[in-house]
Amino acid sequence: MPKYNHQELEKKWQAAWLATELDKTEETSDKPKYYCLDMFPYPSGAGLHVGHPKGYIATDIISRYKRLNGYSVLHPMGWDAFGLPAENYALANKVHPRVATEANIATYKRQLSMIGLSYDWSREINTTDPEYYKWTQWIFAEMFKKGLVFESYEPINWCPTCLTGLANEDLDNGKCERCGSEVEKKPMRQWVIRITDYAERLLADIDQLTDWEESIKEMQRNWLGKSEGATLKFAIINSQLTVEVFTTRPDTIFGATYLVLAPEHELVAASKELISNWLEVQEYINKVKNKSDLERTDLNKDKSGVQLKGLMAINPVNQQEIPVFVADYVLAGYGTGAIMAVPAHDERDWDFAKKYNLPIKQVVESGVELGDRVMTDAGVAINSDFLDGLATPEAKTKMIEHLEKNSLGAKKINWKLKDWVFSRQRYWGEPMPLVFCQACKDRASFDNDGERLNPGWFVDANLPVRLPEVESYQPSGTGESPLANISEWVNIKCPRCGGEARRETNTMPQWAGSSWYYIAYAMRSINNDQLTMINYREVLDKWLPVDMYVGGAEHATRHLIYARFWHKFLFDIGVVNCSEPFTALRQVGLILAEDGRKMSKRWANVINPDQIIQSHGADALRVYEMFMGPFNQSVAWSTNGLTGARKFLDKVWNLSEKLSDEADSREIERLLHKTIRKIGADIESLAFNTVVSALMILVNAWTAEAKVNRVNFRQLVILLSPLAPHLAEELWQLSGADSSVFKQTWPMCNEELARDDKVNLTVQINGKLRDTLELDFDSEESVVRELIASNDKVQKWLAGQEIVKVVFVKNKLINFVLK
RNA sequence: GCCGCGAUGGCGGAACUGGUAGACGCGCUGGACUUAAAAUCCAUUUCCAUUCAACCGGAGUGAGGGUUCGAUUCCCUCUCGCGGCACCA
Repeated sequence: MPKYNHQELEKKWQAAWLATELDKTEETSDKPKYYCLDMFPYPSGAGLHVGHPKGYIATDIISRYKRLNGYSVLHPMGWDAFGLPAENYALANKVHPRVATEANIATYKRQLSMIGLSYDWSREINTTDPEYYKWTQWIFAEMFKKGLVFESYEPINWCPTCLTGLANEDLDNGKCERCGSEVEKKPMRQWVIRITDYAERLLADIDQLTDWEESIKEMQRNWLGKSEGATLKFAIINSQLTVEVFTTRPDTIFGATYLVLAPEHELVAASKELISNWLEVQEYINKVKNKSDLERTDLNKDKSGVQLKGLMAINPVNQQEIPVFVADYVLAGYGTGAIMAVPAHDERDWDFAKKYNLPIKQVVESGVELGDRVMTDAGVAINSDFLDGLATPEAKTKMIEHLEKNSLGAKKINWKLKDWVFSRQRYWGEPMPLVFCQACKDRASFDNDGERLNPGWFVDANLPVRLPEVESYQPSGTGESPLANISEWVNIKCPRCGGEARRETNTMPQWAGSSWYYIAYAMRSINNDQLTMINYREVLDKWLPVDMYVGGAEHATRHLIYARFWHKFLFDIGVVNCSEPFTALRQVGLILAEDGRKMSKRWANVINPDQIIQSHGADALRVYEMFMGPFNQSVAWSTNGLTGARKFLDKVWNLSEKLSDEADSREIERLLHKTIRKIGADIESLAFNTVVSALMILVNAWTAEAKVNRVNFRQLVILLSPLAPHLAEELWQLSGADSSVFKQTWPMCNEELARDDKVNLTVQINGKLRDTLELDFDSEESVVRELIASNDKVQKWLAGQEIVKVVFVKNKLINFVLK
C-alpha cells in the first residue's frame, strides 16, 4: 500500500478530470437543473489568499453533492475585470490595464484550479471581453430606449484622487470606497439610470426572498429607505414665492413653528430682495459650503442656522405666520430640501428650537409629559383643530385627505435610494453605446422614449462598441474620459443622417458587467450570433433563477441591488421569466489571519493557498476551511487546525489498508447510516463544520476496528468526495472500481439500519440527572419503573420522599418530582 | 440614535421540534515507541469541594428575573461585542 502522497495524487486527478471533461455542464432535459454560483472575483494583482476560496469550496461541495444526487448542475466561474481597482493597479505598475488584467486572471485561474474546484471552464466569462460587454451595452441600450437613462447636470460625488464621478453606492461614509479620499460635490454632465423607478418593486419583492439571510434583506430595506408622508406648500408673505416641504408626520402640521431650508435651497437666493440680514445669511452659507459632507453630518450633530429676517411663511392649515431659517441640518438632496419644524415631536427640531429659543407647541399626547423632553412617539392629536382626538395613524390619513382636497399638498413617498450615476470619466470600462448628432436633434424626430428624453442622443446599434487603444489612459480630471482624446474614435459619421456626430466618451461603472453575469453563463448553452437576448429565452428559462448564490456580505447594497434591478428590467422586456435572479443567498464569513486581524499585506499576515496546497494538500485545505466554524462566521486561521484536518484524511487513507469482505459490526453499520442521513441534511443547510465532524466520528470508530468492510467503505468514499475530491477519487480506484467516484449515486440512508435498538434513558429527580439506564428501544414506562425499583442509586434519592408527579418521555427520560 | 446578528471550557465550536451541556478539532498534561527528536498511538482535560484512589456531592451556557416536572433552547429587562444605516424630516 503506497503512502498518501497528496501532491502526486492531486496533480494526477486534476489532469484526468480535465481530460475526461468531468466538470462540464450536463445539458440534459431528463435531470432537474441546479444552478450554483459564486460571486465572481476581480482579479487583483496580489493573487488569492487563503480566505478567498472559502466560498468557492462551499459551492463546489454543493455542486458535487447535487450532481451525485442526480442533478444537472451549472457551476461556472469568471472575472469581473473592468473598473477602478484593475485600472488603478495598472496605473501604479505602469502597464496597460488589459495586460495587467490578463496576467492577474492567469494567476487566479491557476490558483483556483489547484484547489480542485469543479468549474465548467468552458463557460468562463470576462467582463472586459468585447463578446461579453456587447451584451452589457445591449442591456444599457434597451434601458435607454425605454427612457430609463437620462443625461443630467446635477452635482454628483467626485473623487479627487480617482478623478471620476461616483454613485452613492460607491461611497463609504462620505469617502471613496476605493481609495478613501473624501469626495466632493461637483456639477458635471453625466448619464443616470432611473433605478428609483424600480424602488417599490425592489422593496416589495424582498419579502419573496425567503431563502436569503435576514441581515442582507434588512440592509437592502435600509438602503432603499422608503418613507411615507406628504408634501405641502407654505406661501411666503408679501411675495409669489412658496416653499414645499416633505414630512412623514402630516399629523403634526398644527405644531409647525418655523420652516428650515437647506443652505443650497433655491428660495434663499430667489428671495434675496426680501431678506433684511442678507450679509449674515450669505456668510453662513459660505461657511457651510466649506464644510465637507462628512463634517456636516458629524460634529456631534450640533445644530447651527440663521433666520431669514424679513421672510415669513404661512402655515396652510391654520394661517399662522412662522419664521424661516437656513440650517445645514436640512439636506438639500433629500425630500424637497426644506422642512417644517415641529420641535415638540422631532428631535432635531427640538435641539434647534432650544438653541435659538423658538416656540415649541405640543400637538400629540401620549401619556408622557412633554416637559424637558421631545416626544416623537405616536399618540393622540391635540391642539390640532379637526384632528383632535384622533390617533396618530388616523390623524395622518385625515390630514392628507384635507391637504389633497384643498390642493395644499399631497401624499408622497420618499426614498433614500438615488438614481444611479452611471458615468465614469475613466478609461477601463465599457464604452457607452451612445451617439450625439446635432442635426438629428434639430430635426426632432424620435424613435423611442430615450431619444425623446435626451434629444440628439441615440443608441449605436452596431455592438460591441469597442474600447479603443489609447496612448495615455491616465484620467484627465476634466470630466471627459481619456477616450475624448481619440478624435478618430469620437468623431463619426452619424449612423442616421450621415452628418457629423460624436460618441459618448464616458465609460460605465464597475458594477455594470457584474449586474447580469449570471445570465451570461447560461447563455453559453447555445451559440447564437443574433444580437438580442430574447433569442436565448429557452436556455435562460431552463437555468434561471440561480438556485444557490454564495458571496461576501459587502455586496448587499451594491451588486445585489443592481443585479436585482437589471434582472427586473430584463423580466419586463421579456428576456427572463422570473422576477428575482437569486433564489437562495448565503454569506461567507471571513477568514482572519492567525493574529485575529484581517489578512493584509499591510500586516504581513497573509497566507497563500499555494503553500498550503504544497505542504498539506488541496483536500486538507478544503476540509479545514469547512471545519473551521459556521460557514457564515468570521474565524481566525489556525495552522494547527489545518494539521488536524490533514490527520483526519490520513486516517481515512489508513482505513483503506484493512479492507475486507467481512461484514462490519452492527454498531458500525448503524453509525454509517446515521452519518449518511446527517451529511445530506447538513450539506443542504451549509453546515459544513458538522459534516466534517460527523465524518470524523465515523472514521474514528472504524479506526478502532480490525477490519473495514469494502462495500461500506466505498459509501464513505462517496460521502467524502465533495469535500476531498482528490483523495476520494484515489480511494475509489484503490478499493476497486474504474469509473469515477463522481459518476456514482449518493448513498441512501437505510432507516432500518440507522435505528437504535438500545437507548440511554435519563433518570431525573426534580429535573436533576441521577442515573442513566440502557434500555431496549421503545421500552414502556412500566418496564422503566420496575428497573428503577431495584436501582440503589435512584432509590437512595427516593427513600422516604413523597412523589408528586412522574414525567415519562419514551426513549428520552423519566423525571420524578418530589414534594 | 435606529435596524439586524451574536455571547457556551484554555481556543474554534456542537447540542434535533425544551429532555444526559461541552460532540468534533486544536491546545495543555501524562504515558508508550525512539539513542534522541519529529511523526504516530494511548489516556486525561468545564469549574469547585472531597479522597490514597474510585464512587458519591455542588455549581455551571454574558447578567438578573419569569414560564415549565425540566431552559444553551421560549418570554421580559439589562450588559457587552460584531455588522449595517445614520441630522433622511
